[in-house]
Amino acid sequence: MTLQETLSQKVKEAISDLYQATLETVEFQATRKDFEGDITVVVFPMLRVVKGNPVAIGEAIGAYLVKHVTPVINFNVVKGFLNIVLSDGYYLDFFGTTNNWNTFGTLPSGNDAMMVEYASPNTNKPLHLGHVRNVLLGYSVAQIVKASGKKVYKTQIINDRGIHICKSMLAWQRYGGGETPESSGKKGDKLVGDYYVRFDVVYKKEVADLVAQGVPEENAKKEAPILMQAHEMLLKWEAGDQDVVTLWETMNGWVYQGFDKTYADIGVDFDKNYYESNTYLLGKEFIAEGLAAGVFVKDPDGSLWCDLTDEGLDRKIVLRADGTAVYMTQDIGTAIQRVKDYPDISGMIYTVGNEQDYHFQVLFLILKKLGFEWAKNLFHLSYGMVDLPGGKMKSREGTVVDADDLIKDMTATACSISEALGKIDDFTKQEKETLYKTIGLGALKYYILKVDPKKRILFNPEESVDFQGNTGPFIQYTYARIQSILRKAETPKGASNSHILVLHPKEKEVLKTLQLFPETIQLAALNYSPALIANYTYDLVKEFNSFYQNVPIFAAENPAEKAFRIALCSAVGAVIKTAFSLLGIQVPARM
RNA sequence: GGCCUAGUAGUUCAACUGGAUAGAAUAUCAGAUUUCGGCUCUGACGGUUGGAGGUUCGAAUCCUCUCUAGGUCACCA
Repeated sequence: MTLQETLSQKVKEAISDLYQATLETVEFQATRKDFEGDITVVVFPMLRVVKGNPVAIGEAIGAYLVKHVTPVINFNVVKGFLNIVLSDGYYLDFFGTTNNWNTFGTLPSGNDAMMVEYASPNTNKPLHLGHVRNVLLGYSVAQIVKASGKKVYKTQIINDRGIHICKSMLAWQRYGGGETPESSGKKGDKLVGDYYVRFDVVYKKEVADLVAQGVPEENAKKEAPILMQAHEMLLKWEAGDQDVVTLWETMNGWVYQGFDKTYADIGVDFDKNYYESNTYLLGKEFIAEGLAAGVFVKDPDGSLWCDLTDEGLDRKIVLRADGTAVYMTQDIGTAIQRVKDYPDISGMIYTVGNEQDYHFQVLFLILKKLGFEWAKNLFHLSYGMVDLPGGKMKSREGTVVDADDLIKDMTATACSISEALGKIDDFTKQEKETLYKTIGLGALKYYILKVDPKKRILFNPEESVDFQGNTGPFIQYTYARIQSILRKAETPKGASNSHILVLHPKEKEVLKTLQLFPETIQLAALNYSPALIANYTYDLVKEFNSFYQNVPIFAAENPAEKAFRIALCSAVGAVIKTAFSLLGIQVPARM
């Protein structure tokens, strides 16, 4: 039983003994810094069952707790807040009984499995800053959910078919002159993306020409010859035309090579990929079943709809009049396919931008109507857009922040800062490059993950990302400093004889923060929020730095204190490392 | 227009989901190393939580109205 559970029980007992009343729940909160105490019981809610002065009630409960709960040694009451003071022994006991700090706070994976989807790229252009937020969020949530005791499958859905990829294919056919990633040395996704842009340039020119010839703009946009050709190509693809399919496979292959490189650079991976070209057919099957079961209705023109007006939503199309699939069709198919492939999953998390909030609301509802038990455990991890100072990113207008460029820039910044400090002059070139990437990516990832997913991010490439204050590198620096202490400490002695110690207030604060780690992981998993982990880590590091600055370690008064403080450093280092791994961020031994 | 989301120090973010005097960072200013890494630490300055009502012991948080920004209401994905 945790201390909080014990306290909760004893407070209820106190209310029962002293006032002959029954209390349902006890409300706790961390004691504010300006008051003495370690944990606080809020008295106000009790006034519903106990009539009286909150201060007097607080005093009575406090006295009861001191008498009946060993770790409680003192208390004070301010207004309706009962601040409880815990003994040093309690914290030392917590520290001493934790035997593996490397796994502290995490639980082994159980049988309950979740699937986490992130990335979902189109195959016609490279990944950009928006994808970066998506990928970082999804990967981190997967790590957090896993650490909270669930089994996790990481996946992406690749939008590999449709008019967009035909545009790139057509432009490549016309203007590519046989260019390949090998022949030009270009990254595959960049190469394909260039032809997507090329298509748009030609298309715009054709539209302008038509308008100049007197064709109304709306018609011109539909009738531009190059666009009509792209549509033809799509029809050929759907008909299985050998040449088109071969070209499609080749160019998608280039893109995947490029994506793999970017994912590897960012440091994320997947257990399984899904492709829309494979799942839309399964979707159609279940649409047919749904029609038979009365979940869907057929319009006179042959299109199929789901009527959600009773739920306060609109009618939603699930199959076109010509029988071809829409977005919803294949998403239904993909979801069902996943559960077929991994029967142990009880739920799925979709990391997708908030412009698709409505789509997922409808998707989940339809899956419920189709009678899938797991449909109630689907969650749309919706996140805000990443905007630039000039507004939205638009790939065709060249205002996107490219993912590869971004990583390169962050690494370069980390390099110039590290060079200036000159603490790693003895590193090899290889070691330096690894370190710069660790720091650069650490800054970027922390910067993005520390904000609540729902909020939009304004990304200013000029000011870029901070390296000081509440940042990744600040935390990495603290970790490196801890490692330096541990190297100098030689044989790290255990904290076995720590019971004799009286804690320094700074030590107590650090221990208090350490103790919060397990519940922080659970809370973050429950809320799918890496930001909670980021903020926790920052708190821990701040407490540690304050301790480090104010309490001598090697110059401690006696060997037991010294051993304990070194052990405390080691524990904090281990927790920082674990916490950062949940954010997908690495920590350096030196920097 | 209907629906959804966000609005908190100059700026970037918090606030344990209704609790104490709304906290950090950054910027600005003032301090700290005979000590283990100064990318550190200790302070100061900075707020009508977009606005107006309401609910109650208590509101940044819940309700109503309103303003601002964005998203969404496709036989696009």
